[in-house]
Amino acid sequence: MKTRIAELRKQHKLSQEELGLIVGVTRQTITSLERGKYTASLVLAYKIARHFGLTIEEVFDFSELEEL
Amino acid sequence: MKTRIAELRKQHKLSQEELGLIVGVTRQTITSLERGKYTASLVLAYKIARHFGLTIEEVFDFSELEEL
DNA sequence: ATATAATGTCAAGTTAACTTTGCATTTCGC
DNA sequence: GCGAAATGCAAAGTTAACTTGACATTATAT
Repeated sequence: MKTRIAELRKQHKLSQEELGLIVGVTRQTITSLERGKYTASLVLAYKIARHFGLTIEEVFDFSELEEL
Repeated sequence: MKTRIAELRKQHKLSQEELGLIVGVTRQTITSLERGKYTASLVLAYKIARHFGLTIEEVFDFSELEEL
Protein backbone atom coordinates (compact mmCIF):
# COMPACT_ATOMS: atom_id res chain seq x y z
CA MET A 1 0.00 0.00 0.00
CA LYS A 2 1.18 3.51 -0.77
CA THR A 3 1.63 5.86 2.15
CA ARG A 4 2.92 9.34 2.96
CA ILE A 5 5.06 8.01 5.81
CA ALA A 6 8.45 8.74 4.22
CA GLU A 7 7.36 12.19 3.13
CA LEU A 8 5.96 13.10 6.56
CA ARG A 9 8.90 11.59 8.39
CA LYS A 10 11.35 13.70 6.38
CA GLN A 11 9.29 16.84 6.88
CA HIS A 12 9.54 16.21 10.60
CA LYS A 13 13.28 15.41 10.33
CA LEU A 14 12.99 11.96 11.82
CA SER A 15 14.99 8.86 10.93
CA GLN A 16 13.20 5.56 10.41
CA GLU A 17 14.62 4.41 13.73
CA GLU A 18 13.34 7.48 15.58
CA LEU A 19 9.85 7.13 14.15
CA GLY A 20 9.91 3.44 14.99
CA LEU A 21 10.80 4.22 18.61
CA ILE A 22 8.01 6.79 18.83
CA VAL A 23 5.31 4.46 17.53
CA GLY A 24 6.70 1.29 19.09
CA VAL A 25 8.02 -0.74 16.17
CA THR A 26 11.43 -1.51 14.75
CA ARG A 27 13.27 0.39 12.07
CA GLN A 28 12.73 -2.50 9.68
CA THR A 29 9.00 -2.22 10.07
CA ILE A 30 9.08 1.45 9.09
CA THR A 31 11.27 0.60 6.09
CA SER A 32 8.84 -2.08 5.01
CA LEU A 33 5.84 0.20 5.30
CA GLU A 34 7.57 2.99 3.39
CA ARG A 35 8.56 0.62 0.62
CA GLY A 36 5.11 -0.94 0.43
CA LYS A 37 6.34 -4.36 1.43
CA TYR A 38 3.31 -4.83 3.62
CA THR A 39 0.40 -2.97 5.16
CA ALA A 40 0.44 -1.56 8.68
CA SER A 41 -1.89 -2.91 11.34
CA LEU A 42 -4.78 -0.66 12.32
CA VAL A 43 -3.19 0.31 15.60
CA LEU A 44 0.17 1.12 14.04
CA ALA A 45 -1.51 3.11 11.29
CA TYR A 46 -3.32 5.11 13.94
CA LYS A 47 -0.17 5.78 15.96
CA ILE A 48 1.72 6.98 12.90
CA ALA A 49 -1.10 9.21 11.66
CA ARG A 50 -1.66 10.59 15.12
CA HIS A 51 1.99 11.47 15.57
CA PHE A 52 1.82 13.64 12.49
CA GLY A 53 -1.49 15.17 13.57
CA LEU A 54 -3.35 13.55 10.68
CA THR A 55 -6.09 10.98 10.20
CA ILE A 56 -5.36 7.48 8.98
CA GLU A 57 -7.03 8.29 5.67
CA GLU A 58 -4.67 11.24 5.20
CA VAL A 59 -1.56 9.10 5.60
CA PHE A 60 -2.53 5.82 3.95
CA ASP A 61 -3.69 5.57 0.37
CA PHE A 62 -6.76 3.38 -0.06
CA SER A 63 -7.43 4.36 -3.65
CA GLU A 64 -6.31 0.94 -4.92
CA LEU A 65 -9.29 -0.58 -3.12
CA GLU A 66 -11.87 1.63 -4.76
CA GLU A 67 -11.90 -0.45 -7.94
CA LEU A 68 -14.30 -3.30 -7.41
CA MET B 1 -10.81 -2.93 20.55
CA LYS B 2 -14.19 -1.29 20.91
CA THR B 3 -16.03 -0.44 17.73
CA ARG B 4 -19.38 0.88 16.53
CA ILE B 5 -19.73 -1.96 14.02
CA ALA B 6 -22.68 -3.71 15.68
CA GLU B 7 -24.49 -0.43 16.22
CA LEU B 8 -23.99 0.72 12.62
CA ARG B 9 -24.81 -2.67 11.21
CA LYS B 10 -28.13 -2.74 13.05
CA GLN B 11 -28.94 0.81 11.99
CA HIS B 12 -28.45 -0.32 8.42
CA LYS B 13 -30.46 -3.52 9.03
CA LEU B 14 -27.69 -5.87 8.01
CA SER B 15 -26.89 -9.28 9.44
CA GLN B 16 -23.31 -10.15 10.31
CA GLU B 17 -23.24 -12.41 7.30
CA GLU B 18 -24.47 -9.69 4.95
CA LEU B 19 -21.90 -7.21 6.20
CA GLY B 20 -19.20 -9.86 5.87
CA LEU B 21 -20.18 -10.49 2.27
CA ILE B 22 -20.10 -6.77 1.51
CA VAL B 23 -16.63 -6.22 2.95
CA GLY B 24 -15.22 -9.59 1.92
CA VAL B 25 -14.83 -11.51 5.18
CA THR B 26 -16.72 -14.29 6.91
CA ARG B 27 -19.52 -13.94 9.40
CA GLN B 28 -17.21 -15.15 12.16
CA THR B 29 -14.80 -12.34 11.48
CA ILE B 30 -17.58 -9.77 11.94
CA THR B 31 -18.64 -11.49 15.15
CA SER B 32 -15.10 -11.41 16.45
CA LEU B 33 -14.66 -7.73 15.65
CA GLU B 34 -17.97 -6.82 17.26
CA ARG B 35 -17.14 -8.75 20.40
CA GLY B 36 -13.63 -7.29 20.57
CA LYS B 37 -11.95 -10.64 20.18
CA TYR B 38 -9.39 -9.08 17.86
CA THR B 39 -8.63 -5.94 15.91
CA ALA B 40 -9.47 -5.52 12.23
CA SER B 41 -6.75 -5.15 9.65
CA LEU B 42 -6.29 -1.67 8.19
CA VAL B 43 -7.90 -2.62 4.90
CA LEU B 44 -10.90 -4.27 6.53
CA ALA B 45 -11.33 -1.31 8.87
CA TYR B 46 -11.37 0.97 5.87
CA LYS B 47 -13.92 -1.12 3.97
CA ILE B 48 -16.26 -1.25 6.94
CA ALA B 49 -16.01 2.47 7.68
CA ARG B 50 -16.41 3.31 4.03
CA HIS B 51 -19.52 1.20 3.69
CA PHE B 52 -21.17 3.24 6.41
CA GLY B 53 -19.94 6.51 4.94
CA LEU B 54 -17.66 7.16 7.90
CA THR B 55 -13.95 7.47 8.57
CA ILE B 56 -11.98 4.74 10.33
CA GLU B 57 -11.63 6.96 13.38
CA GLU B 58 -15.40 7.33 13.57
CA VAL B 59 -15.98 3.57 13.66
CA PHE B 60 -13.04 2.28 15.69
CA ASP B 61 -12.26 3.46 19.19
CA PHE B 62 -8.59 4.24 19.73
CA SER B 63 -9.05 5.92 23.08
CA GLU B 64 -7.43 2.97 24.90
CA LEU B 65 -4.18 3.81 23.16
CA GLU B 66 -4.09 7.41 24.29
CA GLU B 67 -2.75 6.50 27.73
CA LEU B 68 1.00 6.22 27.38
C1' DA C 1 38.84 10.59 2.54
C1' DT C 2 37.02 8.35 6.15
C1' DA C 3 34.05 7.60 9.86
C1' DT C 4 29.30 7.56 11.25
C1' DA C 5 24.43 7.69 10.47
C1' DA C 6 20.80 6.20 7.68
C1' DT C 7 18.73 3.06 4.79
C1' DG C 8 17.82 -1.47 2.00
C1' DT C 9 17.40 -6.22 2.40
C1' DC C 10 17.11 -11.00 3.68
C1' DA C 11 16.32 -15.24 6.51
C1' DA C 12 14.08 -17.25 10.36
C1' DG C 13 10.94 -16.91 14.03
C1' DT C 14 6.56 -15.29 16.59
C1' DT C 15 2.02 -13.67 16.83
C1' DA C 16 -2.43 -12.07 15.53
C1' DA C 17 -5.89 -11.63 11.74
C1' DC C 18 -8.78 -14.38 9.22
C1' DT C 19 -10.83 -18.96 7.36
C1' DT C 20 -13.25 -23.27 7.70
C1' DT C 21 -16.10 -26.38 10.00
C1' DG C 22 -19.26 -27.42 13.19
C1' DC C 23 -22.35 -27.13 16.96
C1' DA C 24 -25.03 -24.68 20.54
C1' DT C 25 -27.93 -20.86 21.81
C1' DT C 26 -30.74 -16.89 21.07
C1' DT C 27 -33.92 -14.13 18.44
C1' DC C 28 -38.07 -13.57 15.58
C1' DG C 29 -41.81 -14.18 12.23
C1' DC C 30 -45.85 -16.82 11.68
C1' DG D 1 -44.93 -22.87 20.08
C1' DC D 2 -42.30 -23.95 16.23
C1' DG D 3 -39.05 -23.51 12.54
C1' DA D 4 -35.80 -20.63 10.48
C1' DA D 5 -32.56 -17.02 10.73
C1' DA D 6 -29.13 -14.84 13.37
C1' DT D 7 -25.62 -15.02 16.62
C1' DG D 8 -21.94 -16.98 20.00
C1' DC D 9 -18.25 -19.85 20.40
C1' DA D 10 -14.25 -22.89 19.74
C1' DA D 11 -10.55 -25.78 17.59
C1' DA D 12 -7.31 -26.13 13.87
C1' DG D 13 -5.18 -24.25 9.93
C1' DT D 14 -3.20 -20.38 6.85
C1' DT D 15 -1.24 -16.06 6.09
C1' DA D 16 0.56 -11.56 6.82
C1' DA D 17 2.35 -8.20 10.27
C1' DC D 18 6.15 -7.60 13.02
C1' DT D 19 10.78 -8.95 15.44
C1' DT D 20 15.61 -10.12 15.72
C1' DG D 21 19.97 -10.22 13.89
C1' DA D 22 23.08 -9.55 10.52
C1' DC D 23 25.31 -7.59 6.52
C1' DA D 24 25.65 -4.44 2.52
C1' DT D 25 24.98 0.03 0.42
C1' DT D 26 24.16 5.02 0.39
C1' DA D 27 24.27 9.53 2.31
C1' DT D 28 26.30 13.06 5.33
C1' DA D 29 29.45 15.52 8.00
C1' DT D 30 33.94 16.70 9.45
